Amino acid sequence: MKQYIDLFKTLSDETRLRIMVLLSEKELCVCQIEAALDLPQTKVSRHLTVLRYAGLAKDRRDGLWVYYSLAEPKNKVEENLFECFRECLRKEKSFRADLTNMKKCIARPLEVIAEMVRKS
Amino acid sequence: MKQYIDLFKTLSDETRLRIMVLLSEKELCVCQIEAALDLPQTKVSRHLTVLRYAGLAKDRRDGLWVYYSLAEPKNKVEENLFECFRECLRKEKSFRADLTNMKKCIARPLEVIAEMVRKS
DNA sequence: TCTTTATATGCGATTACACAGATATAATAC
DNA sequence: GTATTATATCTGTGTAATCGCATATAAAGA
Repeated sequence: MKQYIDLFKTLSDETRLRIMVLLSEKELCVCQIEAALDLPQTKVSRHLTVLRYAGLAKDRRDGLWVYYSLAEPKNKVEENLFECFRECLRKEKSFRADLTNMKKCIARPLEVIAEMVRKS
Repeated sequence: MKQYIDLFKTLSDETRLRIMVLLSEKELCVCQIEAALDLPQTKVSRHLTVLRYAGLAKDRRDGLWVYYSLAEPKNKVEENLFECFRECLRKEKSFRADLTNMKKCIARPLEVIAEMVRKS
């Protein structure tokens, strides 16, 4: 039972839910997430850690850059929810805006994105 | 977006999740829920209020007794989750125990159940 | 009306969480 | 080695959620 409570608790935060919808579109670098959501680095990093700890996201390092993506669903509930992120949530106006912004951001090279978020 | 955050927040509590799984089996009177979960009256009542306020459960009064049941799902995500409650969660050991206990409890008349929980 | 009974709510204490800001870590380049 | 850069973590603080306990409400019966 605890696994499900933790699952819902993890998803019941605005930042984390926004990140999950982004990741359900594609793998992203931390600085890309910061830029897409216009959130400070510590905040994004902390919530990514929570998602990783909950087994909802996984990370992969490539030099200085760390990429996050959705983890494999651990049960039917997660499987269903992941599908909801892809099929339902993304149609929501606010999530749609995040996705649009994300696509605009990732058109630029990582170095440019990183410098942008560093200055803001 | 807020509707989904609230949805997950509502489900991220042990008592509420246990109640939701019970209600996904059948409509239940408050005292039946207290008996099935072996929880104090105020605790059950307060969480039922939260579920009702979140639009996940609805109530129906019949004299002194108040019955709760699942509300109509308001969107695809809720629809999916309600199905998970019926199909997946109930197979979990701990939820299974709740359901078994619930069935044992509701075999007795409401008056007997109410007196039992009153004395405990 | 007064009592009983089932359920709901108000209140204070405790606990859990998110936050900002500062700092630490890890990888790269020099 | 040092400097730089991307990301992670620590620390203190405010806020929100849960709890138990006491009390209030609503319906029914005497």
